[in-house]
Amino acid sequence: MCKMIFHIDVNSAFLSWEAASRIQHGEKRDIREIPCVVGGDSTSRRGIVLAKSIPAKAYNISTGESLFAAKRKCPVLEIVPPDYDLYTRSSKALFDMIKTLAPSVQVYSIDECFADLSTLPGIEENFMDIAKNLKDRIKNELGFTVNIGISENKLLAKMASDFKKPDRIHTLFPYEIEKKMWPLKAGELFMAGRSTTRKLERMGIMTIGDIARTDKEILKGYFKKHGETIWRYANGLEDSVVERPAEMKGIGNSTTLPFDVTDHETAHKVLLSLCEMTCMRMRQAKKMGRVFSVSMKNNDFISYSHQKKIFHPTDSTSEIYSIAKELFNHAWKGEPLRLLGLRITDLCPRENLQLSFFDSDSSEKERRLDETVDQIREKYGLYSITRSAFLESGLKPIAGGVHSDYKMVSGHL
DNA sequence: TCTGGGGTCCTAGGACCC
DNA sequence: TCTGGGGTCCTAGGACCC
Repeated sequence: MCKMIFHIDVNSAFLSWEAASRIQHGEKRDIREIPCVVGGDSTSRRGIVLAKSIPAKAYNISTGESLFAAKRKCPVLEIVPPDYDLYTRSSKALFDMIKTLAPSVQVYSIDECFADLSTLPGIEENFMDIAKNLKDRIKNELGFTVNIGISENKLLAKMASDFKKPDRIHTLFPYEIEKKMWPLKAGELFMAGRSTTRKLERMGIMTIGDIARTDKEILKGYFKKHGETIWRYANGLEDSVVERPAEMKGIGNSTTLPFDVTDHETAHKVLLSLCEMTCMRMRQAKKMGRVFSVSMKNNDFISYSHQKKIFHPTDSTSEIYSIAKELFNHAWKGEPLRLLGLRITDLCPRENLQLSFFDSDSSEKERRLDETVDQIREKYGLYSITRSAFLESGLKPIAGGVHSDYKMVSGHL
């Protein structure tokens, strides 16, 4: 019994959603049709391309590059700021629609999902019509276009949706691999990133077909487990199930600062602002954690981190803040920093909360304080209650970027 | 490169235990 | 001390995804 898997991918998601929303609000011009990117704020050192229109792509502008470089390639380039709330709403509308049609849907990222349609009656004959109907319904009702990739497994469906864009349906069944996938450059393969591609090139392996035809043991020798993964993917071999993603393994936030941090006091404030965000998210998720990691990035873009495991799990802002300070003080080499991050792992459900011997009145008080602050922020907005230490500091009292409900990608299918 | 922010997984080395 | 071998845990860093 053959599977029928769709991979649905929004074309230039952030930019398309921005365009659809503007048109809905009466704007005549369509930013998808001019050289335009969604990008961060350059003055606060977040200036990179997050999404690009097709005319922008024609200028050789790529996602992730600096707005400065993009602007140099195309002086008339328009830059619009991101609106993550809009993207979260657009994403939800899309997945809600897909879920009415497909028996099983796996949300893979804010703008991508897999759908297993194998159990739909007559799917073997009708999959093209079903895909076309879905694609057009999204376009007509939601106002943006998607690519749909179709195959027997998730890997091939995903590779297929990446073929020519926008507003297209592509198949990549096993019999088509040789013709449609093997001629592509090695780096186009899912999970063959920059580092892998560089090493492959040195081995004379240039295309996905080259990977497929290389002895699996040779790749395993060079790349360990990852070597087997790319060999299997290059041969179209993949059999994971379309399902709900697993539980979150960690919660964290990081922030690139508008100016370099050069002293402990400022660094501690930043850590506090990150604790506020991360701990609030922990409590919203009803999780507590035991492993805490502070990461730093300096002006040479060198990153490093320090972590520590504690005995009893916690979600307390003040407790985690003091751990974060300690980790930072231990790890910081003293050079100017452009980024600080905090991440909490080894999570457990909050229900498991055990009042340990060490629990005191003060920790109970802190719990109630956290709860109260959370409630106020929920009701009156994130910044309705903030710490006075941040006044005139030039720092945001609560730091950490995109606050989205969606489970992000895990790198594996 | 005037280079974000959210994730997961894998590996390697050292500590520790039996 | 002419010093085994395997398992597990912890930490740091790197690779990958969008």
